[in-house]
Amino acid sequence: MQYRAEKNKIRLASLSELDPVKTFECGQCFRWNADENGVYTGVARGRAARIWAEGDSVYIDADEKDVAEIWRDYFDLGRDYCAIVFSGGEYLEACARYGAGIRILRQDGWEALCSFIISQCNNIPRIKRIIETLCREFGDPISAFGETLYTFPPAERIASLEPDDLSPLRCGYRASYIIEAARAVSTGRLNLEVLADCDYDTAVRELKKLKGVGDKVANCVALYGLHNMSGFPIDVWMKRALKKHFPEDFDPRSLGPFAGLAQQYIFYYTRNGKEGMGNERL
DNA sequence: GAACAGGCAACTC
DNA sequence: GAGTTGCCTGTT
Repeated sequence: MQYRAEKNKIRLASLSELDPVKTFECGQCFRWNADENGVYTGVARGRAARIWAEGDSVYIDADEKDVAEIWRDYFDLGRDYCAIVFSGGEYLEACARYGAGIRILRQDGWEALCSFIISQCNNIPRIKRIIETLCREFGDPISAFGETLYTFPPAERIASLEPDDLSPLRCGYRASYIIEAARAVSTGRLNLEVLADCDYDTAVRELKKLKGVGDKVANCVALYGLHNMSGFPIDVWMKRALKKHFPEDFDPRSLGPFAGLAQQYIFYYTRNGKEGMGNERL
């Protein structure tokens, strides 16, 4: 085990409000990794933290000031997810029960954009590998918990590169998409801060102007990177679930302004619930 | 070696 | 506008 100074063990939430396993393993993020004790280490907004559950509580080990100023917001703890209920039938209710404790993280827009461009036609272990290499090669090192972690490199830094510079990532044809996206963000041609305040249609339309960003990636970025809760990414798993449990002409909008949370519940249930058992690797 | 993957774009009809 | 194909790389 790594050295572990128990200097900051701060209660963050109850397990029913924030379930670390569900939240980190539901496909929305790629940079939180659990050790053998179920303690997750991650870096976001240039800071490192550890998160774990103990009984009914969830604790965080991080700078105390960061907990108040960064992490509470990152985990979207200002919103009562239990108060968001969907009228979408029994199946959706089962998904919501199963996924209780999932939170939609307030991730950085550029990080989400870059990560989900990488995710296309790719599996999670490889996506994680590519992103970690990207951070190690181009991010800034930070010391935390006795190890060296890396921040996600800013768009400006990636914008100055050429596709060949990304060859250590071995991300193939996605390299040019990443750089193109970085340039759009760093020049302001794509303003993610502005987009975060735009309606869903505008956000998706603008994101899709980028090469390598289609419907799926745009919806992931809207939901996970812009925290637009109307975002409703549909991948092969969602397609399968929708086909089986919803009418042919199902429109995510019918689920209301928090359709994205419903999507997350459905996805997690179909991937990890009894329907998805035995299909660990897609 | 061939087929395929948590997708997209470019091309076809 | 629906359907097909190439794309990098890694895995099966």
